[in-house]
Formats: sequence, C-alpha cells, structure tokens
Amino acid sequence: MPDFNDQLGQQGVTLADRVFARLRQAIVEGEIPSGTKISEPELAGEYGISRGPLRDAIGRLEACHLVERRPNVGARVVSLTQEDLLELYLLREALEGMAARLAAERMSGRDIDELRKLLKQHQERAELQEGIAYFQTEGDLDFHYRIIKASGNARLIKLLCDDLYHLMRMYRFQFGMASSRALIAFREHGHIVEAIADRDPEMAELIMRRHIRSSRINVELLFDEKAPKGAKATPAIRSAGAGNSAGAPPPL
Amino acid sequence: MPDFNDQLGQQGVTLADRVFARLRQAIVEGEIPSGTKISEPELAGEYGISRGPLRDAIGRLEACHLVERRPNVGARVVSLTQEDLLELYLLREALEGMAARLAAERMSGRDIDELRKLLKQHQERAELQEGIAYFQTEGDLDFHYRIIKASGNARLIKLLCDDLYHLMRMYRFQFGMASSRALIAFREHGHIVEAIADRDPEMAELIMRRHIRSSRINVELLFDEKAPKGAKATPAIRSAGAGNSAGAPPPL
DNA sequence: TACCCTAATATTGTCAACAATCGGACGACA
DNA sequence: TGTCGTCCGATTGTTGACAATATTAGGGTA
Repeated sequence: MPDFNDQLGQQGVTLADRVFARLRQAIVEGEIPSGTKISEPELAGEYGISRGPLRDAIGRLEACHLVERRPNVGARVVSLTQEDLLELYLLREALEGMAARLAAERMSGRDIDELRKLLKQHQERAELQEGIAYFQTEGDLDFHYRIIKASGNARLIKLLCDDLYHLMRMYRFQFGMASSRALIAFREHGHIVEAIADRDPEMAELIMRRHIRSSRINVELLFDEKAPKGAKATPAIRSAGAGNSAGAPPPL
Repeated sequence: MPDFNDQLGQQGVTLADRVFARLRQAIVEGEIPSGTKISEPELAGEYGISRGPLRDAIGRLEACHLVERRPNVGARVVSLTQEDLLELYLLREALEGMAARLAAERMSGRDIDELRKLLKQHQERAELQEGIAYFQTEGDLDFHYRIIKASGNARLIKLLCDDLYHLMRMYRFQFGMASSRALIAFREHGHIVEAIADRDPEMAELIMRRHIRSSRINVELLFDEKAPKGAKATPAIRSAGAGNSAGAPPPL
C-alpha cells in the first residue's frame, strides 16, 4: 500500500488541503465518474464548506490535470482517453528511464536491499494468492515509486509522484488493465534492480524504458482488440460504485 | 520572439488569468526578485483588485513552481539554486529527448522546412550582430519550442511549454548564462534537424540528449569556476531593474 | 416544422468583512 | 545575561453577498 503524496492520515492543515485530498481520491477511484460536471454550490453544500476553499481545491485539481476548467462555465472531471493514456506512457518512459539511471548512480546500498525485499514480497504474494491483481495494481506502482524516490531529483520526484501517478491510478481504476503481462513485468523488475545494484546507469535506464514501453504496447494491443477500428474516445467502463450523492460525506 | 504559452496580447478572460500572466512575467523577468515575500494585501492594493482572484493567481504560480507557499504563512518567490537548475536540465534531457524522437516520427515535411528556415535566420543573426546573446537566450528556446510542439504529445507539450520553460527563462534572466557554447550549440541544432529530416528517431533523441547534457555540463563548469567549493545556494546575481514598487502598474 | 431571437435562471467570478493562525516584541524569571 | 512565556499586530484562511456571464426554455416568424 504505497502512500502517494502523503494522502493518508496526515490530513492537510487548511480546509482547502483536506477537500483537495478528498476530491482527488474520489476522482481517482472513480467515485466521481469521468466527465462529471463539478458544481461548486452543490459540492460546497455536501462538504459543508464555503465556495472559497472549494474553488482553491478545484484549482489544484486542475493543476494535476484531474479536472478541466473553462472560464465562466465550470470544471469537469477529465474524460480518460486511450490516446491520452498512451501519451502518459511515453512520458513515463522518458522520466522513469531517467529516474532509473539516477537511481543506479545514487541509490544507497541499504535502499537497494530494501528494494530486493520488496520484490520478494511481491513474488510471495503473487505465488500465494495467484492474484497477479495486487501485483499489477498497487505493487507495481510501489516498485516504480521507490525507484523514482531513489533518483534524488526533487523535481522529477514531485512531477511523477504528485501528478502523473494519480493519473495512472485513475486509469487503472477506470480501465481494467488486467495485464496478462504480470509475470513478465515482475521479471523485468528483477532485471532493473540488478542493473541498479551493478551501478550500471545506462543499463538501468535501458531496461526501465523497455519495461514501460512493453506495458504501453500491451495496452495498445488490448485497445485494438476491444475496438478494432474507431472508438477514438472510450469513456469509463466501470460505473464505479453509484456515487453516494445521497448522504453527505463524513465531516472533514 | 517565441510566444510561450500565449502570454502575449491575448490576455486571459478572467481577472485571475490576467494577474497570473502578469505576475508570472514579473517573476520570470526578475522584476519581483527571488525570495521576495508575496504580500496579498499589498499586491491586491497595487493591482487594484480583491484578494480572491489574487489568491487564485498565486495558486497557479505555485503549480508552476514559481512561488512556494506555506499554510498560514504566505508565498515567496522561489529562490533559484544551482542544484535545482541542474535537476531541471536532467528533466529536459529526458523529456526533450523523447520530444525529438517523436518529432522525427511525426513532424510534417512542411514543418521541417520551417525549422530549417528558423536555423538560417539564427545563423544570419548570429553572424550579423555577432551577438550570440540573442541566439542563446530566446532563439535557442524558440528552436526547442518548435521541436516540442512537433512531438504531437499534448501532455509533453503542456509540461514543457507551460511550466518548465518559464523556469528556464527565469534562470536565464537571473544567472547570466553567457554561453561560450553558442556556436557549438548552433551546430548541434543543425544535426538535430538533420536527424529529424532523416526520420531517424533514435538518432534525433540521442543528439538532443547530448545537446542538453552538454549544456548542463557547461553550466556545471561555470558554477565550479565561480564558486570553487561551497556556495551551495547562490541567489540571484542581477538585481534586475529596481522593481517598480513605487508607481502602480498599468490597469489590467 | 424548423430556425432564430429574447428573456429567465442558474452558475461562475469578484468583492469586502470576519475568524484563525503565525511572527515578533516585550517583559519576567532563572 | 540568557531563555522562556505572553501579548499584540499583521497576515492568511474562510465566509456570505453581489455582479457578470453562459445555458436553457419559450415564443415568434419564415
């Protein structure tokens, strides 16, 4: 259970912080479906707060690319498209490739050991429950998360962990991403750790890039399978839990 | 004269848009020096607006990493450090490398011709006024700008052109970046265009990455020269035009 | 019946006042 | 004299009301 961006427990200090964290979770996990219009008076009423901090929170969501805003019209939750997901993978290929390179240069031996342990846990879990599910959803992100952190590049870390990873999580919640590739991906993770342990930046970057590129191609194939030709903007598949519009959320 | 992010003329629709654009320019160009505290009442008074849209604008500046905010304390203009600049170069190496790769795959023949023309203009200008200055400041950014746009990856474009390039501009305004490397860089630009025209993505990415890496190393050397040992956080060098604190800015 | 123009409605953008929190100055005490 | 505690001032966070804009429903006309 990785804790992206300290969203757990430690709730932000200010009202806008808390409502931002909560809205982000609701959007990422699909509680507020893609394409939904964000009504300021309505949400303010539900959360029992004023429109001021709510607008602040919406602004931050926009900065994360989780909602889109048009002046004098309002904000909508982004609608996920196949095209955008593929663009996201290209970004990750470039950025996480660099992260792996830097990690190979700077990661401490101690952290490398920790990373190895993490992989062992993943293996056990995968063997145990055969539920490649866990591995490919949270476990995979956790692995990547650690390598990014190990890059030591604050800007890279912020970009990947604060923005892009919430988007990736959102895509995983909305599209299934069942991944017939889990075992292969797991082995690739092993190779990446080896390259890092060998202090071979070139190799670490190369393998990480191929790893992410393979994921992208896999996703591309899945899309072509489901929608042989057109289907240029497939919206969310799962309706994701019937939004609790009745019954206000617990107090902040 | 590239027009990063449509900041010219076409002023935003809403008040917050306009004050955001104006503040960003003031910060990037050093009119508001690094490290300055952003006082909401004061600025609101100067611009003749309320604190609401101003706070909105400050929030967007924070999303661009141009100001840093602490709850209940306030916002300050980011203080530029050598370390952060080097991190920025690493990001650019990864991202613009990918942009060059994509451009080689997708750039239209027409746009490639345009790019060649641009280089010719740069050459003439450089020869004419011998003022490598222009080339290395705005011209260089313009060249990179076009390749990024040609990548066709909306997310990549947004990231580089909306956020990172304003930061690069800010560093160029604050630190000199005189660049003894202008001529070499110009030739490298030529090689990049060739690789794109050859539809050789691997090569285009490789050269772009080396190009940016060379810039980074050059900057690193400059820093080591000026501050042989410590000097871990060199603040702005130029005081940049005596900030017009007296005399309110023209109306929005 | 289809299209366009007008007006009502609801939403967003903006403003000014209130409450909560932080930083610094002053003074008391060891 | 140095350190801690307290108070005050100022700034930020939040609120509710006002103004401006976009959407939608309705009626009139070709």
